[in-house]
Amino acid sequence: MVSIKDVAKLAKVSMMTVSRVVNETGYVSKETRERVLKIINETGYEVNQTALGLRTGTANSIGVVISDISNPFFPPIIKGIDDVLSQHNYDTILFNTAEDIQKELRYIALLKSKFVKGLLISSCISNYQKNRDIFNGLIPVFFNRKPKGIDADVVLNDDRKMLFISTEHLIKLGHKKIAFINGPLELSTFSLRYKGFLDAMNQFEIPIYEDLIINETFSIEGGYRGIEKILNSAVSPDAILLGNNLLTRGAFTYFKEKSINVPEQISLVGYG
Amino acid sequence: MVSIKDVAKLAKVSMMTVSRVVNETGYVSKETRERVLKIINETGYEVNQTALGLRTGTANSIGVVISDISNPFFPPIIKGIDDVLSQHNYDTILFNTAEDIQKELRYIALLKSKFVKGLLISSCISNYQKNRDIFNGLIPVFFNRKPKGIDADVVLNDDRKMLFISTEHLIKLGHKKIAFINGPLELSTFSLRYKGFLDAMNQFEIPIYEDLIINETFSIEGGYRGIEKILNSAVSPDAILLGNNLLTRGAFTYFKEKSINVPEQISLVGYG
DNA sequence: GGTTTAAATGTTAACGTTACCATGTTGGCG
DNA sequence: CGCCAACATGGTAACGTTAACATTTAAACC
Repeated sequence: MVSIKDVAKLAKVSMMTVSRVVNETGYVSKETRERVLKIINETGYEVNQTALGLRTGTANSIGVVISDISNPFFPPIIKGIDDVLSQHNYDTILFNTAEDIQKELRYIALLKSKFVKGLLISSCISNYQKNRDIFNGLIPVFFNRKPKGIDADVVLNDDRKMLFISTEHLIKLGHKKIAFINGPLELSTFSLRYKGFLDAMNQFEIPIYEDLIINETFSIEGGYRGIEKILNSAVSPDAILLGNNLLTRGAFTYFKEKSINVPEQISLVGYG
Repeated sequence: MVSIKDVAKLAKVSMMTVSRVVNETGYVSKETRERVLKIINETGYEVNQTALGLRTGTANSIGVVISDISNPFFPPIIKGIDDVLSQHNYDTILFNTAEDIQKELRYIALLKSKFVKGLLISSCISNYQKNRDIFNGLIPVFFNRKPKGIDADVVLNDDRKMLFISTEHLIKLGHKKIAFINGPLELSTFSLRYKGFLDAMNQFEIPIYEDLIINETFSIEGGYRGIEKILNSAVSPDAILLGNNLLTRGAFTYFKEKSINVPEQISLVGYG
């Protein structure tokens, strides 16, 4: 790997002069600049970003940490982030935790080694109390999910309102026995969705059946299992709410497998 | 940010001793180790990966560069890569070029600064002739697409064969006027798919209509436009092949919009 | 013609880490 | 008791870069 030192030697100038040429700062005579550029071209020299990061303490990149790349919810978001950052000449460095807390902590540590300027994160850690100072200098912005125990900027959907509206919709269609298959309440998204659901049910004075409230892993399999549980319960629902896109897909998988027609045989609202 | 120097000062030892404790190498007495670990815990010290990378010249990460995060083709692949690398204790650092050649080159340069050990890339550059030595020490493995002008390991689908089979399938169903909406032939994937299509058509001696072969941008919009072109052409096809998943989605968008039923009114095979 | 000023280049140190070599300090053995 | 090994710790330099300060050269002014 050719370094600035090599270029300097070949061009018979100091490393600083090469640095000035590369960064277009300070004074460099036309002849020197051309000579240096020629060598740079010949050798294929490029600044070492690691060394640069170490020296200057900053980078032109933003870290993006998401919890599940295979969830179709994320790609459009990533694309949006990437588009905006590109416009501002920032690079996006992406990490997938696959809902693994250890991985998330490791990635944060990796990113903290000052090779990114900031961090966008959809965290799978529901409470940062214990790891409060892990960010230590790196500024996180949480999106999608808001963990407890840490004070930071967040970008969120209004999950509560959205589930209120969804529930209201089913109620206004005349449904009385509404089931809700949701994810684990530790995650802010699911707990807010649950609140929205409860708000609507209470406001319109619709009875809530314990058997029809299921908390499952938020995956296709979880959705499948959730539907199974509900249909095997004592109460049979006339409508089903699903707390996220994967749960919804799981439900559809189930109905397709059992040849149950949606919406003819059952009403279904999927959120996400 | 607390550095090894700070820890050393607080623990009243040299930086080397701290380094030895952290890396569990060499000799450190029990008391010293405990004292150092205590300070590390109190201060929340963590090794700076940038400095480590600079010093040791290697990292425990693999760079993955993909061409379009919003293409649903990629997320499962990324997940697979990530799973395997995780098992081997490697980190996956992901970059999205959004089919932008400049971005691809920049990301490669960024990764080359030795903070990754290797590179998996689905390149949007069809010919690396000009940029042949950009990798310079970093070992790329190309997947999905195989660029020309560079000698490297590749992981590919057998696109030719797959399109042969798809075409054969349509032919055996009795279709005679088969349209093919494909992406740009500069990309290896699309050119191989085209070859597979031609092979099947020729082998079964089915006439090829120029008007029914469309090369479009490989996007939903491209698929939509492609269908439009075909249906407005002189020849009306009885089956349509689509060269990638996005083109297929564009076709479905069109048919849905115009209330054309698939497969009742037209046969369709989408690849990808 | 001497002095200020701008332009051009160089030197040194530091970012945080570890490899390499050096220096103590034990204690066991002949 | 002296010597050698094992253990314990420290000093220095280097990875590639640039900020901050220094120095040299050339032009410009009164």
